[in-house]
Amino acid sequence: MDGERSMKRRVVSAKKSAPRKKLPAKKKPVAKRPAPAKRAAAKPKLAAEPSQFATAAGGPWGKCFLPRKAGERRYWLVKSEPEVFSWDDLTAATDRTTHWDGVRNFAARNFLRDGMKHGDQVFFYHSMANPQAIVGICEVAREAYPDYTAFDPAHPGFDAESSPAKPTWFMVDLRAVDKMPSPVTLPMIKRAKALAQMALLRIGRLSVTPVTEREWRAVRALAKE
DNA sequence: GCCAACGTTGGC
DNA sequence: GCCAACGTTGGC
Repeated sequence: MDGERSMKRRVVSAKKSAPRKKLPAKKKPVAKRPAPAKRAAAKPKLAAEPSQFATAAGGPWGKCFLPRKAGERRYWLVKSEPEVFSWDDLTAATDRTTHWDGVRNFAARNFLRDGMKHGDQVFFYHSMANPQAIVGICEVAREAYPDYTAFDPAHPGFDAESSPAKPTWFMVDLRAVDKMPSPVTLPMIKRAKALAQMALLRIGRLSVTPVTEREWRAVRALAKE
């Protein structure tokens, strides 16, 4: 345990959203939402099962949950804001390894909890950064286990609905393998035809996404240009 | 700073 | 199950 408290996938806490625009007049007025305290106490929805997610998404991403051939290795991408936890932070960590806490999105959690296996290779992407880019490669050093930062009321990742007996959120351990020879920036990724279907570009703003073997090779080739 | 995209909540 | 409100992500 290294005692760090950072959340790799930062939950921006201080920022307040701007007020919503006025709704068109045709929309009927709706009762006010309950007070935050009441909402916080409400039951969360059940998480979608990975198979459901795969079906609903209709894309190729469900494949990352399928059984593997012996020795099959799969590929992933994780995002982190370097101001919160950077590639350099990872390489400076004990054993170049850290627990990847802070994932608080069900789809991302499913990829992390049910998809990631020991030895899988993972791109490390800097978001909210200049440049926004894949900057390194790490690997899954430990498969999913409960994200204990969700149990700590003092931690920004606290979630009262998650308990040690029935954890909602999970983390893996990631170990730095190699820095990219050069950063593969978001514009480079967007320009590359081979990467047009990449989950990074296609599904929401997930902090954990699958990468196909073809995409993996394409990104690595971009770093060598 | 802006805002599109998307997830979640919860009244109905 | 629908959908308005609202919160967050994260590129621009």
